[in-house]
Amino acid sequence: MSPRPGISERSLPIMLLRAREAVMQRFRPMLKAHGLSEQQWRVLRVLDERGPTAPTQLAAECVILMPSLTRILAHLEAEGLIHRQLQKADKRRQIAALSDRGRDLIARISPESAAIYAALEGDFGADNLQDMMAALRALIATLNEQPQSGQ
Amino acid sequence: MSPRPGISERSLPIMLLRAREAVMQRFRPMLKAHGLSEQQWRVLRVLDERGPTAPTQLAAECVILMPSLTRILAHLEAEGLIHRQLQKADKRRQIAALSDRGRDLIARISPESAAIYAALEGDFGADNLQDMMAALRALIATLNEQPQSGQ
DNA sequence: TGACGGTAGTTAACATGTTAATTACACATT
DNA sequence: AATGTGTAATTAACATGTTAACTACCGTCA
Repeated sequence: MSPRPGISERSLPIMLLRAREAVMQRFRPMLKAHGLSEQQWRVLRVLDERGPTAPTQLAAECVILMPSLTRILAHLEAEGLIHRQLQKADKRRQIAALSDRGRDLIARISPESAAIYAALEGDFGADNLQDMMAALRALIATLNEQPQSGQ
Repeated sequence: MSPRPGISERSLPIMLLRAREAVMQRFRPMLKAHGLSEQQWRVLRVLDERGPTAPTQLAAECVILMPSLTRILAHLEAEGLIHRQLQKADKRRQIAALSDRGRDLIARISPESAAIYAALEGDFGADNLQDMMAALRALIATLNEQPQSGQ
């Protein structure tokens, strides 16, 4: 009989955190080599994929809260990786977009990132990975549809 | 044909983060009501389950880095929820343990936590939850066994 | 015993997470 | 135009994440 696992192995939030840590360990050396934080990388990738984007939408896509995003965008802008423009129609809004330097950086990083992800997929199994992604989507959908069951 | 999902839905690390956020949303109101952060709660639960524990082991179980744990333990000690003792045999080491107040707090929180977790299990499905936990364990095991495949 | 390498925990410095408050603006109503 | 309501983004204040440097200590071996 194996002993009962500890809380950190029975708790879904902690297991999700552990899994994320395990995955990110493979990406951190690459990010560090390019001088990017995990969050900065997320922002740049979304900007690369979606084109010019408003901060509010970036925050939702990147799972970053607005106050953090404000600082991250200021940092990226100071580094010359993005630029921002205020909307003429609605002066509250702004649009962030990659600069040429930002695009170059993404172009250099993307192949490395893809290679790491492919290696991960190879190690874990493509089917297992797809199953896990589907399960995560289902979990998120369940929780978003029934926000506070039993409360 | 549905459009190709964005990066934030194709990336395993982001999906793990999203899932964790979705789950934690259900626990945050309860934690806030008791004045605990998510991390403080993790530390207290592990101390409750394992008894007096060294910080290094706490850090591993709670998935908290040592510098963060140092501050968290100092905070919990200042709040009177734990106390610490230096080892006589090896003066580098210390042992953290719940105080009576800490035990009382855990005793009050545990039923609420269990109820939220049970509701979550009911909404997502006990089988689905077990499958996901198993998949997460498998992913973590894979990544820990093959730390840097292809590098 | 004394230099050496390794370990537990802390400190420092900066980035991000988190909640609340605040600013600046848009829009609708009066 | 004046008011109220709501929204996008920022700021503030504090906790935590993250890496590097540092302190104090252990054990070993010359």
